[in-house]
Amino acid sequence: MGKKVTIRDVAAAAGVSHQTVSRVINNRPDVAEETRRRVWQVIEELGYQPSAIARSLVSKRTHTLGLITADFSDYFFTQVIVGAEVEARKHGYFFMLCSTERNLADEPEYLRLLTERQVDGILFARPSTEEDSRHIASLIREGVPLVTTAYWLPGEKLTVVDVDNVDGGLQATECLIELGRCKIGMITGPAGWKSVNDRTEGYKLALERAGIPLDVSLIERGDWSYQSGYEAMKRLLEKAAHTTAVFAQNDQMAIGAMRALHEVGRRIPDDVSVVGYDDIPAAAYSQPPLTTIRQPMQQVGEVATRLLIELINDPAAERKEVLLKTELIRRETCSSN
Amino acid sequence: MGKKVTIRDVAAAAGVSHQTVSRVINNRPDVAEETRRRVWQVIEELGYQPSAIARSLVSKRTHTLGLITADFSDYFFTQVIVGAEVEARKHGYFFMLCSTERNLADEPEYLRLLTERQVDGILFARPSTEEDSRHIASLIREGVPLVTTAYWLPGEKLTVVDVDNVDGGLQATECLIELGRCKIGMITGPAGWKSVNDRTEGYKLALERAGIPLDVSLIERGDWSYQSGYEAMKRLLEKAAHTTAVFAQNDQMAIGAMRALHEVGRRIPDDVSVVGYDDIPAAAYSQPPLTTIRQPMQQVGEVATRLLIELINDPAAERKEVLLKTELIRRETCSSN
DNA sequence: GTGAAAGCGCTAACAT
DNA sequence: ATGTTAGCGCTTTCAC
Repeated sequence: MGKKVTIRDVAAAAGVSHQTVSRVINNRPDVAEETRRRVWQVIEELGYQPSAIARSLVSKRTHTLGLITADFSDYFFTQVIVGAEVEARKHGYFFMLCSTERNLADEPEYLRLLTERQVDGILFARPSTEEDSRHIASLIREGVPLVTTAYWLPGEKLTVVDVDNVDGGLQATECLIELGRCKIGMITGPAGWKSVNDRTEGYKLALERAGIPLDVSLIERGDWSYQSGYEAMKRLLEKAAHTTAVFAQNDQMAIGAMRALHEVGRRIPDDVSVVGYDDIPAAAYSQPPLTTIRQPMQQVGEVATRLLIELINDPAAERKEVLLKTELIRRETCSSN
Repeated sequence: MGKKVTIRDVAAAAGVSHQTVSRVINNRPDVAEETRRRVWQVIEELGYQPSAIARSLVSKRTHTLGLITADFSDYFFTQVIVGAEVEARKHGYFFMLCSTERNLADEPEYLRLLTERQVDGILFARPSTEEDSRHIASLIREGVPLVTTAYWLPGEKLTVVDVDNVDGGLQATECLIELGRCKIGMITGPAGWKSVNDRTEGYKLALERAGIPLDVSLIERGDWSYQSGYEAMKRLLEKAAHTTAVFAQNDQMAIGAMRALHEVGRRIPDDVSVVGYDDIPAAAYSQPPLTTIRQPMQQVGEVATRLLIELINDPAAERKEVLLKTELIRRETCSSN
């Protein structure tokens, strides 16, 4: 990289003290216009770049945020990251990537490495699970600025940005009810996820409002994958061949379920209506195109990052919970003709 | 975050000099066993964490890598990142995320911010385009360790890890030829991408070997999206209704093309065989399941990161180009029954 | 308006 | 085996 130009090199070349150069690059007022001009010129000529490291050492700010994520195949969180990144950049922050994809057990160690690197705050862009989360609670207690997306920690007051999944589940189910369906199956995500519980609650609420009795034999569990949706639908068809509608808690499972329906010759939407959740790009191109619940994922990342930076600038700021709204996207798996 | 415990606090509490503490945390040999034990104990008690910032300032190494990416919706690069992350962590490195998703024009500025932060090296996980890349060439000239994935810069010697797309295009096309198809259409990605040129070359090579004359009217261009595949297929069907096979240069376009085929009532694979490229998760669940070319994406990220770290440790190391092999995944869009 | 001195938390070099 | 001294490149006092 060649020998680095330092602030003293600039000072010497410009015939001022290094302190004056510091004033110039930090846009401090107390510098003569002429001096300022000359210093900038020398900076250009020498190609001087202030060392962010040295600055951090004295300022105690790294302008770096930790980004904890679990799974890059998950459309939701990938989109959250996109939104987060844009917002971070806007404020002069960078994200340090920290994916626990392979094993969640490493997370405490990664968090240690992150704080060792003095990140100014940490954004959790991964789902809450039922695993041990004491290390997160202890981060909170240490006062590390922390914001989560879709991660809920019972008993802790923390800032979390999420989507209103109860309402999303409600919208999805109501759409099926409006079509006149009563035997409405559901394929849920895995146990222990808050989003699963919430979407399920929305489903029940919709049934209740419509006066349709809850039939738990119409509920099957998947693990978000295409394959699990396929298998869950198979089970559902065995137990309840009369099912006329399905709400799958994500699009991948919905598409898997559609495969199972095709296999047994049930026509979509004529015989069975289907609703998914997420609005992944593939949803618009499934056969037939999938009706689904769109979540403002990028906005989740954006808002979360903004709140995180607010928290960094004001550690005493109130912890708040933000819920963003979902939107029903009507496509052919729910058309009524 | 409370007042930070420093190396001197530990030294005082343990009754040694701060230098001895430094020796202990760096596992240097010249420390008495007894002293070492005592120091570690104090470190535990005080919850001391060495400041990575201060270390970087003196060592000139941040153990941080820049990660340039363009598009988180692109399955290929997302998977590259997953592989890269795992490998980086293995060597004690973190990635600083730098997505140019919104506008590529900001890239030079981001690179500046990255070098200002003293990243030890930079990984480009984005495709090469025909846009101006002088800023990258100048990085190389400055001697910044740099590795790219699927990014080729004519005239520069740089380390690049990629997939053998000529062979991939060949495999895809040969699979269609084996089925006895001769009117083999192709939907390419956008102009200016090396992967597009290479896959196209593989397609032509396969036709040539089979003695099938090249018919350029069977080639249509897309932009990687489902929609563009759909539209390209529509055009293809108009110009050449006799098309009996299609090679789409990615799975999204392949699935879009299948939609177009369904619409005009052409059966897959009975009337038309289809091959995609990427093996995205949705490929196995398209209707019918899509034959495609699988690329070792995570391995690309892994190898690229390993080479980058090698380059950091030995800046004089030779720049090399690594090509990884693709694999044909046979599914129903190409079955011959 | 500008400079000199001190120090952020650590490691490297040279004592002892 | 351990301590002392001197920086790394910058910002923050506090003089002038």
